Amino acid sequence: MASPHDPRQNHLLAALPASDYARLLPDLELIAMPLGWAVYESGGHMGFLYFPTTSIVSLLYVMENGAAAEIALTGNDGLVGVSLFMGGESTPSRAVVQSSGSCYRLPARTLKKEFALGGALQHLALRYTQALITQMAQTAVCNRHHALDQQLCRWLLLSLDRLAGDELLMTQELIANMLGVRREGVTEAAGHLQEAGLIRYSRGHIKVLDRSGLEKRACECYAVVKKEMDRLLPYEVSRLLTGGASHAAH
Amino acid sequence: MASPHDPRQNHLLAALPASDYARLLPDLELIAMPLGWAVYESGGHMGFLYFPTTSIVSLLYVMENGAAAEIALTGNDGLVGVSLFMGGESTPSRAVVQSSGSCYRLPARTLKKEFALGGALQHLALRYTQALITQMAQTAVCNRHHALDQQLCRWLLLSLDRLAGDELLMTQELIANMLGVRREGVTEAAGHLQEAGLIRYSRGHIKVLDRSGLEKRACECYAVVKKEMDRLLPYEVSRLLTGGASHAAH
DNA sequence: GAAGTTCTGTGCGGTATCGAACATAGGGGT
DNA sequence: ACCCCTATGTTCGATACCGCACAGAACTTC
Repeated sequence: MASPHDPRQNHLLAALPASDYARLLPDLELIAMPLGWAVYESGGHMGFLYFPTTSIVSLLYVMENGAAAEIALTGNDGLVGVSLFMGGESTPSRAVVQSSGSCYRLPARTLKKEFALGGALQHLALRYTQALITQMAQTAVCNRHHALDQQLCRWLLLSLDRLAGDELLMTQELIANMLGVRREGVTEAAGHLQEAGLIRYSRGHIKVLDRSGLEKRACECYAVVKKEMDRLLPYEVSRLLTGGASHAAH
Repeated sequence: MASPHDPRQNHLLAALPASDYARLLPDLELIAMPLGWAVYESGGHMGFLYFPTTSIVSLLYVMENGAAAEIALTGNDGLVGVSLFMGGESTPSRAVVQSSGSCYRLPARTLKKEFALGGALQHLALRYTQALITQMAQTAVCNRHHALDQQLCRWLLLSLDRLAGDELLMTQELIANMLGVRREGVTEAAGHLQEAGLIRYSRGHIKVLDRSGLEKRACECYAVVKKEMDRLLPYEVSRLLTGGASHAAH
């Protein structure tokens, strides 16, 4: 798995051909992502493109009345700051660190220069953006049609996929904020999952006991997004080339 | 307003510099968009990129159980088929003609060649895609937090903006399908708006009587999306150059 | 103009989530 | 060991939407 701090822990960076990667490497800066840090604010200036490695970042919309909802989740499978290369420079959403860890970032200028070359980075970034679109669309539908229990399963799985291990640090309050529901609702839904023996919950520590049980209980949204993600960014291939880990998976 | 069939009725095409436009023109094909036609199906092959002029296209997600929800709306302000240039070739969503009219389309091959040049079309297409992302994100939040009455206002306004005139042809059944709610719910919400004197409803004909009243009643989502759209694609400029209509608006 | 079809209005009970208030409990700091 | 703060659990009525069933009304067809 190489060093604990390897930019190639990020799947997009890992998928770059050696020459493209070499061009970016000097400008890649390792930074720590503390829990709760706003990587960028709604409408704010964005100086960097972020490639999470061990951290997870939530994209969320905050409304005038303060209510919020998560629209997408990014971990080492993607990047944060899509609007930098899409041309808008900013978005009306916030990006918040949902699980602390580390991350590499690239100055906006370097990114734009590389993107303009029309090479592998452009290709990957756009494909990732499409995957992000899928995730957002599915979130919209899920918000409309699915029960909280199912949405919680989906969310736990999405987070789990972007973490090592089977435990997340996350209070019910925070989860509620992500899902755009009341905290009490999460308490209840989490209670159901605990009774069913799928998770164990304790003051901000969630241990997943039965992952496949969660998958069965989740709505289709999780599977759809995962499948589309794998279709658009079959990073496994490149990880094999770079001496990465598993072919296995599912 | 030029001819009734002018590709430049589409704002993106209108915003292209003359030389870029000239390159595309020979391959632009005018087609009719009949109500209900599926421009593309979920996961299906996409042979063309579509530039609506007088038609409106809904992007919607259909779920396993048949329930659906609209995630975005495109008219002469945009294009349909984002995944053609994002690299995915298909998406898990459907695109359906929601208001009949006409449209120009460009073969996928031409599009990709032009996109690869990195010129104005690439720039505009990506900016439009970001605007689409905003619309989708806002839809997700709106689904979660806002009452049906407000969502209906938002939807009417979004449609109105993409049509000439103040009347839409659309049954409550269809609107319900777009919004992902029951038809009876739409009946009730539309009743409220009618009582308030904002619209007049009659068997598939909706006449908007008080547009600014609708705007006041709509949730913030409409304004946010519109503002972001204008920020990203200030097409007015180019329409002025081509002899287009209003500077006015608001 | 009669019959049929489509669109709209309405009334029911059922359920999920909301909003608010309060009870308990784990865990860290001093 | 104590206190306090944060996290979790539980209750209540209120509300918005669902699913279903059916009535009426307006166009269409013949």
